[in-house]
Amino acid sequence: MANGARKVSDPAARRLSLYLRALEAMAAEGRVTVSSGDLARECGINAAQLRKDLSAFGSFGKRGLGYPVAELVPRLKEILGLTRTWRVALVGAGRIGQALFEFPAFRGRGFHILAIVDADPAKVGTHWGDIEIEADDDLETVIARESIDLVVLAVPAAVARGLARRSVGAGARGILNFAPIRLDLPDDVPVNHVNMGLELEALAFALGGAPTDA
Amino acid sequence: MANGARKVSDPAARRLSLYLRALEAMAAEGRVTVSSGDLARECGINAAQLRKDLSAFGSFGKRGLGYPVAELVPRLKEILGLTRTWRVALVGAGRIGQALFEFPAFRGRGFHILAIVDADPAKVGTHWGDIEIEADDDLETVIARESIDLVVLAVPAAVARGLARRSVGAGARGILNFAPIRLDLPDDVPVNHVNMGLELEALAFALGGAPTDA
DNA sequence: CAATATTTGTGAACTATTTCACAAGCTCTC
DNA sequence: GAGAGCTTGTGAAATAGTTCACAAATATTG
Repeated sequence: MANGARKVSDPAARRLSLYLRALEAMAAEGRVTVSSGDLARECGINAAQLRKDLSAFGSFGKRGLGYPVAELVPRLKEILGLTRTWRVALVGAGRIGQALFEFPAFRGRGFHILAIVDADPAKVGTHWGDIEIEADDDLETVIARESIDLVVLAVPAAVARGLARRSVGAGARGILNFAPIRLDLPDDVPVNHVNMGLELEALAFALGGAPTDA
Repeated sequence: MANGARKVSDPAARRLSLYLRALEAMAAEGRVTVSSGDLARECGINAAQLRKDLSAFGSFGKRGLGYPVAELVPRLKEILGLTRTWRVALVGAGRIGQALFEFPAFRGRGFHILAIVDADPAKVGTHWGDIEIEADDDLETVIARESIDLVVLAVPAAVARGLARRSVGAGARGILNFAPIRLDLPDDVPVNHVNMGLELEALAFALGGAPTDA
């Protein structure tokens, strides 16, 4: 919501990431052009929708031929904001943070983890790669010092709200939240959720959780 | 989609998990009743929608009073299919699998991890808790032996599709997929995705990725 | 016990998103 | 270079999901 000129819906924005990934794979295989039909099939999406999603940002395809893979990749990156560097802080140095930290595509997309904080005194002072883990008491200092854009919040639900609020207060502009709780921050701070428990429960439900009637 | 008698949309099913979590927190604090307004506010959702979501499964509230917290919790668990045990296999013994494995709420919700497979020969034969990591060559055997319901797929995109297909062939009924790729399995196999990269990119986009015009 | 204040459950209105369907435009072949 | 064959971009239709608004039901108070 922070971007006033935004034209596309939230689900549409997510699909753009999907297209980008598929296109990158195609580019790696040396494919030159791709039709909306082929790309849509690859992404599990309706072709008309794909065309509509892309056309919200311009006219990238050629009729009769399709979309030029090599040109579309950087164009999508630009649209998604992946041509700049995003300064990221990890709040909570648990397994999830570690997984993200070690995930190579992360850096490749311009997301640079510049700071890590944790509540556990035993972790504070230790290093992940070049980065020293700092105390979460110092959260505000760390975020200001590193000019953090994005906070990855991977802490227990009980403390998530407080840390989120402090992060935003100190200058963080967006939050990726792994805690299974609503953060309710100001409306101009985008928050995206990753909730494995919820996805798993949704799966259980899909497999027959719902009784016929109550 | 496996459940024929299903009455609610996919987003609605996800919201049920949200309600459950909030209600459990309230129950823990000893709260007896809650109005749709209060619960909806806690979950960041419209009150009418909450009432509609619940009413799809029955009439749980009392007019003038609200919903009985202690009764609604087990009712929601039943609806979501959390009163039974789900037999889970972890395919890919990396950080993500580890995070799930150590997450206590996991077991508490009836999701029991009974097997772990990995492609790395160095990991095969080692133990996580009581469970010995097995070779992914033996995937079919493992799934059949343990009567696995759900597979948590946390492997590189390049091999995800193949392992998913094999899992389903061997009897898995649903998949929680962490790989950033569409699995395209038969329609009767529900697949839920957890894609941290995509969420992060959506966040970047929300913060100003989109240019005003193409 | 009657009057007032709440709160649910739900049809109807509204909004958002997806899909259809086709004219317009490009490529390729002969 | 003209015709055949694709494929895009997009208005219109269809579908899905959300919110409104209010009658019906219950609790509470004096």
